[in-house]
Amino acid sequence: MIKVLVVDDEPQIARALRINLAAHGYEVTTAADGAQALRAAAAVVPDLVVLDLGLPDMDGSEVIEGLRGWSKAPILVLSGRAASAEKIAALDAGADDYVTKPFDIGELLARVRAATRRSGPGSDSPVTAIGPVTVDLAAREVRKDGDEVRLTPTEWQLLEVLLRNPGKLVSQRELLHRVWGPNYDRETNYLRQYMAQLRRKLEADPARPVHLLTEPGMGYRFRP
Amino acid sequence: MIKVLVVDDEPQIARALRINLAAHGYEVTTAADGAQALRAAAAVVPDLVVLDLGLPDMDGSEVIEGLRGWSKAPILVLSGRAASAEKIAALDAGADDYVTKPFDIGELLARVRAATRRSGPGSDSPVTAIGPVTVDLAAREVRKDGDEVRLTPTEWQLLEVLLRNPGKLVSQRELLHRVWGPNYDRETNYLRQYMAQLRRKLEADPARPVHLLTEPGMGYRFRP
DNA sequence: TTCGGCCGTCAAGAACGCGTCAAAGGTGTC
DNA sequence: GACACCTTTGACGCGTTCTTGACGGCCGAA
Repeated sequence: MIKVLVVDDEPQIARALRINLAAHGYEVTTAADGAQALRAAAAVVPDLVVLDLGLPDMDGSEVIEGLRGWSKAPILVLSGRAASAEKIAALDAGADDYVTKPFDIGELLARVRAATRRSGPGSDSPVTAIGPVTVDLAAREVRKDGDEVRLTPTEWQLLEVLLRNPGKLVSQRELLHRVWGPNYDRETNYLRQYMAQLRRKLEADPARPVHLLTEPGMGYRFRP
Repeated sequence: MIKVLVVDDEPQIARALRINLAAHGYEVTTAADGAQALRAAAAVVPDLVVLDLGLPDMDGSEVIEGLRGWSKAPILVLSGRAASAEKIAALDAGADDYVTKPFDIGELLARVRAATRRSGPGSDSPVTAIGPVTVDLAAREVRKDGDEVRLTPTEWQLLEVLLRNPGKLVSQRELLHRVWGPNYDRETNYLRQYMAQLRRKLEADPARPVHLLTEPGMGYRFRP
């Protein structure tokens, strides 16, 4: 979870930011003045700081420099002042972005995304496990006992539809539409053909499938 | 010297940016449309891109995506449109900052400083090893058994996209988009041509590639 | 029990995609 | 203007994949 520190002395703005950020999956901490902000930053080690200038106790640049002393987390500055000199001062002090109030919350969230995208490029690959087989949909890679298994394009499409609906029954009609196109409704022989192929490549015992199941008369189901 | 690519179709703005950036010690390249921009980016490998939306030939997002395909250089978007939706779209497409025209040149320079500050110190020299070949993407240098290997610009772009997604399959569609532009969808003969060229230059046995693999009907994959 | 529907399997020809070679544009350099 | 280099295009052979048809087994319904 991405940790965000919100620093604002106006309770309603701080609250609005907290709610919006939390709703988008961020872990939010708030601080109402500069001293609190520096303490909180040291405690939670945020991945990003949203900092309102014009705090009661410190100058904005001081807070930025205090943070920059030990943290490289992006700092997104909020301010009521639109003067260029203010922006330049804040940016050169170490801020990464500067947004003037009133601001659009959607835009702010987009800027938060842009800032966190840079610092945390976590290249994760969601891997699905099917018994002794692992399927990496993003990388388009299948491994069975560590060895690479090659799937044809049609096999991939069919497998992908099933894997994206784990546990759910997918009707033959839907499978045909997704893989072959909307004009294919009754070519169930295609499904028989390719499901057999997939089971041969993925199931431990293709004759007795455990994960790629047939629901007679209805469709197919992937059981994790 | 920090290299900046300025993309703007209005000559006076491009000129003003060039002069101001050059005066502050940046090495400036300019481009007047999206296609030029992508070409120039491939040629000079900029450290930062200043991109005006509303180019004559391409949508701004397309240019951003085209750049993001292989470059992590910060993208600073200029635009006359102040609507939040525009900003959000650009930022989510991969832009790092969004400034609305008319803009203060001092502020723009501060934002440029902020953007380059981030990426500057963190830039490493990722050398990828492909069997007997080493590829330095940042320095644009390939060595095979110690000897330098020359790659054409197109070969570089193609290789770079693949190397930036190690182990992952990259669809031919995506390769075409990132190297030739969004209007290329079915020119798979280009890919065949250039993949063969790359294999001839990089693989020990070009007829039996070990690292630059073909996934028939889908795309290509770089295996480290 | 018999019948029809549905599924798994096998085996063909057709169609497609890839690697390769060759050559024609296009661009910048000397 | 000639040259070299890079990019774009076209065409061919070959292996793989897709499509199509047919057969037999299983199961529920008549």
